[in-house]
Amino acid sequence: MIIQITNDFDLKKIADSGQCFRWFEQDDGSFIIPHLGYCLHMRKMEKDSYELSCTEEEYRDVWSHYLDMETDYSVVRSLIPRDSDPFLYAATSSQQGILILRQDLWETLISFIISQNRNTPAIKNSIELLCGLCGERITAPDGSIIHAFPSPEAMAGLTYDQLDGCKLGYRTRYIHDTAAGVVDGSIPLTGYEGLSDDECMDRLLSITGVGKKVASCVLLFGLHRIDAFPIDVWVRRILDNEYPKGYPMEAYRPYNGIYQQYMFAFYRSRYNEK
DNA sequence: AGGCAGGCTTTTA
DNA sequence: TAAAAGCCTGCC
Repeated sequence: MIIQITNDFDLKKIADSGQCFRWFEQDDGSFIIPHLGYCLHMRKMEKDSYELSCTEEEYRDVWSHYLDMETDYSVVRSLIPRDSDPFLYAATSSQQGILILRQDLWETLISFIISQNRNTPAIKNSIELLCGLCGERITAPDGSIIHAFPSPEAMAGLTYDQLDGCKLGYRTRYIHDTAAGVVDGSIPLTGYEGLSDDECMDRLLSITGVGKKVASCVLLFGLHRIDAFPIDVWVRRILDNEYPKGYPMEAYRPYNGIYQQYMFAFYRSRYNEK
């Protein structure tokens, strides 16, 4: 099917924004995007026009939501005062096209436990090893075989040595115990709907291997709490260098997480150019 | 209570 | 060799 997306959508920027680790870019610039048991092939055609491999029904039921087509990001960007916050204005302008995907909570939790103290290529490597080991094989729209993200049961069923083979390092124990906890019910993945951001945060922090940074990422990317504000080494530098007198967190509610994502991508894109 | 030092696996640049 | 979308433990 063909859809039109008129504004604030850039496949490449989203794939490189650090929120997802399994968008597979193809030689023609299109992307293979697995999500739950589904898999989408998405390709940009002419201006604002995208070719999707799914049916209209699947788009309506799955992908429209996953791709957060309900939110108008141009409105969110427009709330930044150009004169009093030139850095964030430049970030939102140059990184227009980023949005916050509505990813699966379980996948997000495991992915960001794996992410700690590592760079993106290493994170992706571990995740693919894990998916190859125990993720269900699914046929991608182009006929190739890829692996879905493993279920909690599949991951909990791995031996410690199998997990260790995924190059998780000291995180092996965190992943093992988290998967086991989800299977035995001691770590619930449901019931977050009625909770405040702080209550969700407290729940996530009780998981061994989940600190404030990882919990914030899970809040933002796995629960779509778009005011959550992960502070990693890069954002720490931004706050220290660009906002020595303090960052106007209160003024930017309830969109702090979205702005964080623009800033993070902006800062890294500038760094990568140097 | 809250802050800090040191250690942790492996890969990347 | 240092740094990497950090966290845990022990100590004060």
